[in-house]
Amino acid sequence: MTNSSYSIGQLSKLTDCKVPTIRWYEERGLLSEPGRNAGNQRRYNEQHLQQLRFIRHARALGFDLAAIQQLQQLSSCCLSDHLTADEIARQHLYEVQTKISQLQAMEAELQRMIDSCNYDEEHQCRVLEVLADHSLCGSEHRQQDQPL
Amino acid sequence: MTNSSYSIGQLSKLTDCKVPTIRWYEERGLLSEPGRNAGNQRRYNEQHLQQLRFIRHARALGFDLAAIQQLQQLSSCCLSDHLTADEIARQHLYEVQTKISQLQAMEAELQRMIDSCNYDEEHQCRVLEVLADHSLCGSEHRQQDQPL
DNA sequence: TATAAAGTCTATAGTGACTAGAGGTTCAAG
DNA sequence: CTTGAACCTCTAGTCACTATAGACTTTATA
Repeated sequence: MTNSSYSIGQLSKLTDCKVPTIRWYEERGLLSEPGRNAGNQRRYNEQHLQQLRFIRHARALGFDLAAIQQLQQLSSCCLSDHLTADEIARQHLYEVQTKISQLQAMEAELQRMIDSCNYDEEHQCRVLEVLADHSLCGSEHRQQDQPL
Repeated sequence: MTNSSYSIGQLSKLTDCKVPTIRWYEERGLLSEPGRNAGNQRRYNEQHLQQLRFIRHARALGFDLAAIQQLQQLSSCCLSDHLTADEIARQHLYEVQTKISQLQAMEAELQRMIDSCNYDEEHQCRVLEVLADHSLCGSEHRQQDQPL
């Protein structure tokens, strides 16, 4: 059944990807242009389905569209490039790990704020105070970083 | 020295916040409008500095601007509202924790991809294969979620 | 004091990765 | 044959900024 044909709506359901997003991937050159039927509607095949699954999986892992495009170019190429795919993955792993530790610092501080709110008998919530004064922080998060 | 006056550039350096970003916070109503000098340039005081530090700190903790605005309104208000500040922090903690576990799943899979690349003697990198086929995943990350 | 460099002003457009809407066409079911 | 869902293109909006253009002001040096 490799010659099955999907409408954009069917592809959308199969990949958990919204219809305008599919069209947008096509516009950006990530998803190859499908054929059209007599009424100018997109008709996709198995290859498109696999391509879109690749994109969604990579996006779910946090790769941005530029990285995905790189990976796609590698996958249609020679073996030696796979080292580069490895590098892209490594780079991304590093970013993910950085984000995790930043978020863990945030988690600790939020927990601390909430705890100091609850355990205070006079109901003086310190959430706002802590936010107002960075020096009250338990952790060392960098202020200029873009959040999350 | 509570009557010191800062230019936008000085405030920028003191808070690690770029100049256009400061103006943008003002436009959005997060930072109250400063006075102007004879030449129409913004002049900030200690209060503005504290306000901006509050914003940057909350941003660094991952609060979005709407949440920060809520927090600001609470901070200029009565005690009972502090319970709501607590709720906002709790809500945010929950989101942070969710993000952490998602990222940890990504981390595990990226590490697995990279490892299977390295330990393979024939240098057949599995990064691309794993991305192409979700069923090869070790972890259960949801595809429709927006990444990071 | 003159001038040049740095800083500031407003307004507008661009980023990434979509999402939503308008207004029209085509398809599938009854 | 009609109706309504799905599809088409195009445009604009989202968030939290960032960057640019072109004009004006302040500050530092000669």
